[in-house]
Amino acid sequence: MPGRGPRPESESPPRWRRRKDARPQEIVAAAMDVFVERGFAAAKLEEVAARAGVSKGTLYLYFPSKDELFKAVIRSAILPNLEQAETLAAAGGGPCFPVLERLLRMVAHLVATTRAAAIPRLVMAEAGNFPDLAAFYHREVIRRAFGLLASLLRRGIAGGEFRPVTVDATVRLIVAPLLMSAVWRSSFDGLDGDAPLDVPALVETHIDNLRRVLLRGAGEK
Amino acid sequence: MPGRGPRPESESPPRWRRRKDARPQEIVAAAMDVFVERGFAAAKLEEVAARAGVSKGTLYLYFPSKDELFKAVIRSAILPNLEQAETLAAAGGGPCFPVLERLLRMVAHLVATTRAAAIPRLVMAEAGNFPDLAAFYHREVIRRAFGLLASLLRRGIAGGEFRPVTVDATVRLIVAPLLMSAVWRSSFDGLDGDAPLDVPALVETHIDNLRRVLLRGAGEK
Amino acid sequence: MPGRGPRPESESPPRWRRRKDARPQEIVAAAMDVFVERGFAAAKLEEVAARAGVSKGTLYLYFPSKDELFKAVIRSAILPNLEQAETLAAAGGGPCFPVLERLLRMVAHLVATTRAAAIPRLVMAEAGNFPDLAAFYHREVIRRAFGLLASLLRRGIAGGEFRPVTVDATVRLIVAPLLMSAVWRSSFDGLDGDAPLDVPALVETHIDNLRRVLLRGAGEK
Amino acid sequence: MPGRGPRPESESPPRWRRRKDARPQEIVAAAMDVFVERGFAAAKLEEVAARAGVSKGTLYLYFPSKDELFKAVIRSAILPNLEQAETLAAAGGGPCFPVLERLLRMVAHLVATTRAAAIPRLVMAEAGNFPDLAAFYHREVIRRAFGLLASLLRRGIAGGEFRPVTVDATVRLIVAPLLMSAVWRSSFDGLDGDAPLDVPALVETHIDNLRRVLLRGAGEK
DNA sequence: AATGAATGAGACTTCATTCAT
DNA sequence: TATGAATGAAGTCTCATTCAT
Repeated sequence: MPGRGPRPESESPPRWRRRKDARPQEIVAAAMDVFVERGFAAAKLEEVAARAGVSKGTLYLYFPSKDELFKAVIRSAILPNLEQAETLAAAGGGPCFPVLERLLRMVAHLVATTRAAAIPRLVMAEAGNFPDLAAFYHREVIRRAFGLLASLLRRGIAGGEFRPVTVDATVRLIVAPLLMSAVWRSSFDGLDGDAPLDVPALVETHIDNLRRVLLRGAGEK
Repeated sequence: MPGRGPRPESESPPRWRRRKDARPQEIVAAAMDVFVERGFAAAKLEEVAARAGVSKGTLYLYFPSKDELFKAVIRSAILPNLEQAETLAAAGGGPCFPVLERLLRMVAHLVATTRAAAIPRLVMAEAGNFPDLAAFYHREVIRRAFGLLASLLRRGIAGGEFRPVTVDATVRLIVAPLLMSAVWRSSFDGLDGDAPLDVPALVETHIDNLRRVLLRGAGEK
Repeated sequence: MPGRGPRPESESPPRWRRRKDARPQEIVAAAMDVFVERGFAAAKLEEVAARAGVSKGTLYLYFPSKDELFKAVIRSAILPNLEQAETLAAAGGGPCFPVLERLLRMVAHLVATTRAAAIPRLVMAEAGNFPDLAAFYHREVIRRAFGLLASLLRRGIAGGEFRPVTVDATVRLIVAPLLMSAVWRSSFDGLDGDAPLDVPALVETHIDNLRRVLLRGAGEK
Repeated sequence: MPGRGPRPESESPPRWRRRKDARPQEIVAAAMDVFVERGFAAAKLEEVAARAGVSKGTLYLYFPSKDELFKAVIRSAILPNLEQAETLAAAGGGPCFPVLERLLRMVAHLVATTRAAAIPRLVMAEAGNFPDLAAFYHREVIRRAFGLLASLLRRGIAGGEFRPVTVDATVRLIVAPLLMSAVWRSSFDGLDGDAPLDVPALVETHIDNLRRVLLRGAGEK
């Protein structure tokens, strides 16, 4: 019994042991906050450590460098996105436009409520300094999201639901307002006493516009 | 003779001494390059000085700090924008949509061809670290540009040319694809063997869409 | 079975519990390897622990600090030397030169075959940082070895076997090639494609030379 | 003492520019002291800077890293050696043994009087951590010195002055006492109240011994 | 007796900024 | 006006050492 390792792990915590498996995630969460607030270069590991409630050295037990911690932050923000995308993609048959609507509202919600909305800005800002990370993000998030939308558009066009639009350009035009909103919120929002960006309203208008742009016979009435 | 380094040092001053007024602009130009390539924090004044053909110390004759140099770079990228905006605003009477078209194509050209297209990304990336700069940019560039578009929309609506759209949201939806293009070009473009972003094509599709969205009676035909 | 790691952990204790006395020696052995390979400062306790098959913390159950572990390593390399010395010293009466021969060949064998040959280099390298250790080594190893040789020389001289050489200097001249060989092997050996140092051959020549130098009437034939 | 720049250095020269070309050498000299006293790893650049009378950052104006500074120190100690070697080699015709004598006394003088005598110990101590440096030293110093001695021996043998000794082994046996002396002086000298190593006396005995070993017909009288 | 997660002092290194020339 | 050698604060990263389990 003596030489036993740590973590009985489950039974009644008499003292409340430190949940060690949670450590990396706690650190990533703290790092996300600091990176989002300061940007990569201006983020100090000292502050990350302080917010995670650990010492500076502890960071290096889990991440070999600031770069890798940064990448871990970005990656950790990707998983939810991917799952989100899967969920959306699963919404099978029927008309396409309602799927598009749900999709846009979902992303709008994410943009409006989560702090991970600042991730795209981080990635774009540091793309030049982390080409591999930019490539990773591009491949795993952007391309996938674009592909999803492109499929949806093509299905709608094939089924006669959508007008025969230029798929690639339209995908970008669909995404742009959401991306801009995400970036906006973490850059200019609340400046100068302006009202904060009303993402839901923006998206509803966007959806209305898309209805006119995409649907056959829409717009005339 | 113009872009030459420093110190003619000896021979008879050619009547007009080395245009000392050009110095700051040369420095700002060099700084813009470096900031755009590296981001604020990763930009080294050593490299700025080298590209400007001056010594590090000389930078401090014109700019009191790296921060101020950065701000000068951003501000210097604003002037052309403002003039651009004036020009556009001057396009007086007649139908509004063609004005909008010209405007979008003009910006698209800027985005596609100038390196200043990376400025918005810089500003957004450093907004958290330079709140006053973000505010300045927001006030002097964004608000002005948004105001311009809003006026145009209102005039079009009042004249019966445009449908009664939600002005604020529509302004953002008009701008978003251009902003996204600007950011995109300096972040992801050329990654993974993808074709580079075709900004003109994107803008033409955007204009087509806006025609359906904005113009009364458009779209049914 | 012996060199195994820790933690039999569960099955019936095989009568004699894991020879706990062996632990410190296993650690010292592992530490010797690492110190020899890396030098004191560059040696990491992490690696020592890994090679000893224990955890880092365990080291501190046996040695209060890295310094003390280092000293233990050096001391552990002294014991065999001392025993060696005793053995040599025990080789009593008769002519002295054959004793010297055996002695040199014995040391040469140690230098050529054991990794402890790197100890002198370690001690010399760290003498400045561990004055007490250097003093200890000097007192317990060097002085003793020198004394042994000095006695032998004096006996030989007294018995008319050796010429009346300067004892102190001759002792050093006897030792130097062996010491140099030990250091050489752990520093330059195998560099640049050179053949490795042939210690036995070197010692045989050394013995030949010493025969001419020490023995009365030697050399003329 | 306040925010002043760099050292006016002291008295009168009221303008007297900073001898900037001397800087690197001053730094190397200071670094040699610290490396010799502490060893590579335990040497602190802070202390090097302090002894050189410059700031820490200044070191990096001249040497890109601690490693490179170390290598520069070693290399700087090689030049004199090489020149020394050239001088020795230039000692042309005539009998060989006197040349050998002069050579040994010269090196003995270096060992006894200069602080660079500690360089071999440094190189040997760090050979494992700086293989390229060890190879460099081996190639540029050791091999050259060995070659010089080997030539001398061969010439002496060919001329009938020397007995037909094994050249390689003999070279090492000639060098060993000097190398050991150099190492000794920076490791054990003065320990325990012993008298410091009398290098000249040692070398004279060594020369006497070599006379018996090398010269034809020597020793019998 | 043993573990290994956690610590934090300390080292190297960078770079914006200064100032004598 | 211009230089560039020099500075030193600050940041990243390492690793000997500790301690709750």
